[in-house]
Amino acid sequence: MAIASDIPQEHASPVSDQNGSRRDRYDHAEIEPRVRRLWDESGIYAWDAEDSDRPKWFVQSMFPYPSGDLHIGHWFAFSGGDAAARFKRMQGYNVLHPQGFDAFGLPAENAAIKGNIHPKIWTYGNIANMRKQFELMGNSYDWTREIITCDPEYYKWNQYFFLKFLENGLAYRSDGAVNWCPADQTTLANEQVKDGKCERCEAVVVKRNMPQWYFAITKYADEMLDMSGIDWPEKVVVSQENWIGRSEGVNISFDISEYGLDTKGISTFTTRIDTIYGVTFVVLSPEHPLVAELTQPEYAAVVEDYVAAAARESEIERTSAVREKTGVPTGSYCINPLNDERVPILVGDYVLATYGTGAVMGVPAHDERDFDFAKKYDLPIRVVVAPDGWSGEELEAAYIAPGVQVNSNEFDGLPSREGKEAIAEKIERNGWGERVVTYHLRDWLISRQRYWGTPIPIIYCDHCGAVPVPYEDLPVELPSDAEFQPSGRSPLVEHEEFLNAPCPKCDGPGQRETDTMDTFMDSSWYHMRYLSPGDASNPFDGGLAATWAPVDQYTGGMEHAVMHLLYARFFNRALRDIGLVDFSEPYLHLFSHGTMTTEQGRISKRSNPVTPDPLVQKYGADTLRCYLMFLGPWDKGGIWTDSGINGIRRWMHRVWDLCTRDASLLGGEDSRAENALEVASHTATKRVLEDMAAYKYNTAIASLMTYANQMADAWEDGGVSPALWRSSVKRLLLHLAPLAPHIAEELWMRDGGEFSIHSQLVPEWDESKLNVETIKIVVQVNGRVRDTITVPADAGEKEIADAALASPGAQRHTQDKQIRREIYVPGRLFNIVVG
RNA sequence: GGGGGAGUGGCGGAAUGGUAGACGCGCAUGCCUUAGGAGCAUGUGGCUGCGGCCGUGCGGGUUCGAAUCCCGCCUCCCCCACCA
Repeated sequence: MAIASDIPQEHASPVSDQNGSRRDRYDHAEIEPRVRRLWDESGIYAWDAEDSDRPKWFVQSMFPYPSGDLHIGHWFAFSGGDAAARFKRMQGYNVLHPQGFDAFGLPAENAAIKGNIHPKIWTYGNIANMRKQFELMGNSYDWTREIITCDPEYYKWNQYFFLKFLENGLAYRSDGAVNWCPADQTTLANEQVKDGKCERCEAVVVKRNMPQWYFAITKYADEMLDMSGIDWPEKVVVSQENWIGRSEGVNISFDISEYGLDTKGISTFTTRIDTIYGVTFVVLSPEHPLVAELTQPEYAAVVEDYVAAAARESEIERTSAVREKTGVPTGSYCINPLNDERVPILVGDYVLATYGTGAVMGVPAHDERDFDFAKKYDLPIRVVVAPDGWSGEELEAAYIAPGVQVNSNEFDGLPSREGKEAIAEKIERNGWGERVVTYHLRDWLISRQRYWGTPIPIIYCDHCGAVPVPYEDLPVELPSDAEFQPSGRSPLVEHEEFLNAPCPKCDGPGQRETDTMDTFMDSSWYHMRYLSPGDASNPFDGGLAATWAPVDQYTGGMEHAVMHLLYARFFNRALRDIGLVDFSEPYLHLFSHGTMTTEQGRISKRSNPVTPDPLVQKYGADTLRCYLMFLGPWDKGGIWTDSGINGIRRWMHRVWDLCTRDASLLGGEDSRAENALEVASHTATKRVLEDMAAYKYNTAIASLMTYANQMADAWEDGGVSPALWRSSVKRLLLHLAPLAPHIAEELWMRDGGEFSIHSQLVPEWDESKLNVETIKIVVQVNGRVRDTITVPADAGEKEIADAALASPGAQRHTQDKQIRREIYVPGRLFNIVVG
């Protein structure tokens, strides 16, 4: 195909070198766009779903939010992702490597409010800009499969899945306390509250009561704890386990029948039922439904004030662990069924309404929080699990560890571990409670009171209630002429035309649901849509899904360790149970790359833009890509600085120089020089292949630099044949191709290689070619390096021992001493132990 | 409080029981140049009596040999956290 004759002559600036040949200088600005045009025109990155000769590989980088510009963090993420995809392609896989835009979300609306530009226009403008910037990177995406989640053709299927979930009991509407972000004027899922603040805007989140739509993610809590079928980083696995937060315990009921209420008692959850005999009080959360009924008249004023104050407090104040615990008595008592003791009931805001039963049994001797609380309010502290060597003295702090049951009636003397079982057993036998499993994970709240998202396809009818929009009426399109100033209600409420719709059941007057869906809905299944992005009748092609899903390799940042990755795992299970897919996990292998930051912190469009464009202009995309990958291990990230980028640029020039030399100038065929270059070649291949497979791009590049240096030495030496030189050039380029795709392609074609280098297979390495003719052996005396010797590669141990012992360095340190031991590590070192 | 990760030259980082500092940045010297914030070459952990000695956060241990394994500390980063 394209060869050197295609190169415009005006860009070819001949320079002469010390060998007298005339060659062109490396000019990234001319090469990169031209090479990309060749890729585009030939369509080499288009996915061929039909090709089943090659094994399939579905590889995907988390798609970006179209914030306006690709910043250096995007380059860091996508360079590595593209290198992985290109490498797999060159290993002979049929690769699907798509890209798209996660296009719904608040920034578009905020821009609209501020700049008086419609979110849609803002978003699509950004996408157009970012697509251009993406082009500069030269990634091997199949853009024909691009997905934009704010397209009605895409979000139609969000609505479709919502309706399916509803039919299958996986979606429901429920009233209750929800997280409310006062700045963004919308509710948030639990996962989107960090440190009591809105994950997006960092406003302090408050609680509100309102009816909202939920997905039943907790149904899969236990199943999602099993991550044995997927190869994910330990860090992410642990984060998910912690977030799901399974704990086994007992729900036990404390009797309050003396108050004649219509309830069985106060149910409390504990993981430490072995401490039940140490209960000296019970604490209700301020939101607990029994608070009002149990408060005795003389305590009412204080309790009401306390509850009201707690409601005013933000989540961040409520959940601060360092805060002093407070509470007020209700004047009521309840009875511990195990020992019939009557203990006071208090209200305390350290008890969370949303975890367990919203009430806890207070065991100050064996729980730090209860201990603090008891100390403050002078409540009795009774030890029921004795520490080792305890002889009845008062505790200085809560004793949390296991011990021996004391003050526990018939359980006295049992190790607390066994006591736990025995007591639970007794409780269940008597019907006082039961063993339960509790999770930290809450159901996924998906309603948002914002405009720029997928409308929830529900119509409320006075007669029929919440009625699903019929499938044939999808998509429920977002009206383009809504007023989107945030008001705490969805902007769609004001849009009469959207709002009013006949009930699908009775045709009576109805009103549409005006909330939109959490945008994590969009990213929960987008990978499936890549398979058939234009499909108008199905969310994805079942046949393609059967052969191509799940995603083989997924890369993205750690910030999605719980949110996106947990939702996607839930979503896939939901799809499975609806019968749309037959596998459980959406992403088989996951690699979490690190984060590029500046000294000021996270790089983002708003706070800290580092624009790659000028760097690309000056150095070229290949140089920037390699520089980012060379900075350090990909999973570590780091602080951005361009201080070393020149080194990579110099290297690119060096590679250019090496690969454009006239091999026919090489005459000699010295076996020593030939052997050295051959060993260097196979060593380089071994290292690069191993590093690329493990995403160790920094050391892969280092190995390629070493190889280039060795090639330069070989040229200098002059003792290699033209044939070996040319195969070395090819090898270097083939290894470079996934990392610096443009220059590799250009040099490959100039060398007469067939277009495209990216359709070639990576070179192999041969273990037998890793052996040099002579090897260097380190000579140690008592483990200290004293000399090195050079011996033939096939030298025997005896020969090496003699040479080592005779070496000057060894001589100096062994004379007059007794040799006690000799240790030979084949091919590496010889250690002489003297005494 | 729980979990995860890290500590190595002036800097980014290599090395997972076998020559510590690969590779690169920076720096130094030289060459080339009208010039150079360009390019090329060479050198570059510290100390040194040129034999060596010291050196991977600190203190011990195992080993012929430890950045690497074990025990005890210190520091930093990230995630989760009044989860009963």
